[in-house]
Amino acid sequence: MRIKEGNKEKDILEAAIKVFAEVGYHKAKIAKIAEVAEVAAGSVYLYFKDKEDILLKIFENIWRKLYTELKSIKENDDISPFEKFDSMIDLIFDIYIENPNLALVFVNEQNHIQRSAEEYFTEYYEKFLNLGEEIIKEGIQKNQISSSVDIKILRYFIFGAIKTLLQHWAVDPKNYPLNKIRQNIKFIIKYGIEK
Amino acid sequence: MRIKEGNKEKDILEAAIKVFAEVGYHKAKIAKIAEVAEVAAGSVYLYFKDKEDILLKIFENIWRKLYTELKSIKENDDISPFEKFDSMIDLIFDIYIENPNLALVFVNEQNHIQRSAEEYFTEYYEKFLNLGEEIIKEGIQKNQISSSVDIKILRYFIFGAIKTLLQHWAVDPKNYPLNKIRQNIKFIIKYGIEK
DNA sequence: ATTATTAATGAATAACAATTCAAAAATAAG
DNA sequence: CTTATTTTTGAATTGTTATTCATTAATAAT
Repeated sequence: MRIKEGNKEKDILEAAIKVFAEVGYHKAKIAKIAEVAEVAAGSVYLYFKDKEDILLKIFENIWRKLYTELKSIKENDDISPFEKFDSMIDLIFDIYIENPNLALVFVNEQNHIQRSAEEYFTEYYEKFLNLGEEIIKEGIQKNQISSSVDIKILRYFIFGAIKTLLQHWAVDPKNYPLNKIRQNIKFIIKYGIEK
Repeated sequence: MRIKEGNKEKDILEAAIKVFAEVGYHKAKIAKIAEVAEVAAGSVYLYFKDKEDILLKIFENIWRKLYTELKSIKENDDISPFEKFDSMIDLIFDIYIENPNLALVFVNEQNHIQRSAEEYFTEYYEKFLNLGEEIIKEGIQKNQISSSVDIKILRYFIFGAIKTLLQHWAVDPKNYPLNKIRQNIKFIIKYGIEK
């Protein structure tokens, strides 16, 4: 019996990240992904059901990772809710620093994937947001975070602000240095802009 | 000589807004748009260069309107920078209330259009953001807004937060009432979440 | 070495949907 | 009423690209 050599599935995923980041999901061609992955076009379909399945798997990996890491942050009893909150923001930025292409796919295609794969997609995404929510609740209980704000709204507020800023950073990295963005986000959310 | 009856261009634009809102730009079919507009598929091409041109015109209309209205807010000397800021947020929410479908297209397809039509698209969009920036600057000068925050970052921060929240409102309007979202956004940006 | 089993290939196919264009319809002018 | 001009139509075309599948290659088992 023959055994698969290498790891074509991984190769294809990585190639897809590169191609999706460059031209966007809709303009990305399977033929190009296969070329970058150094496999035949047909081989893509041995590992993925269809084009959308590739994107789905990419997102699943991201959100599973984010969820897992946020979970360990949350469970750390040595740091305050606000410190946890800061770590959460760092977590998202770390993806960018590690793999800018992955991050580009993350911010640019989230919309599309959420629309077309509603039921299945949401697992780790929802779990991640729920953890974020719990951290905020903890902060309210410990009297560190204002209780005037709706938690469900706050979680999307934060996520949306980050996502859009990262998108602009990707287009114009010089005008929007990542660390400056990160600092500003933390500041605004904590203190607001009123003097 | 024959004269065009009705206003087919407007009919097509409105039909497109409806169809794009329902199924998203990529899955929207010209045939469907034509059907909703009650014209033949071919007629679409008498008024628009291609499918993308329709989306482009929709966005142009939105941003021109936002820009025009923000301009008159900005030039009003009777209200404070913070009141102007509140009005700016109201402005964006008003689109939603007036025409939820238009708003859906606005938040869901902004990405796509910005990618593919870079040079031309940006006119009123940039102008709008620049006006917002000036309002913030005015607030800093009058010592009402903290100067610790980078203005360029702040403008996308606000826009991104609003965009994402509206997207979620669209999916689940009951859990995220528009007025509650609006209030929360204003609060967080002003005061932050620290107690 | 031979056979069996599974992996991989890539040219051919199939499906889809944007766009075109020859013909028809509507209106205006003479 | 006839002709000229412009608009509208929608079936046919075109282009694109995801996906399939018969064939080949690689490895393992005997």
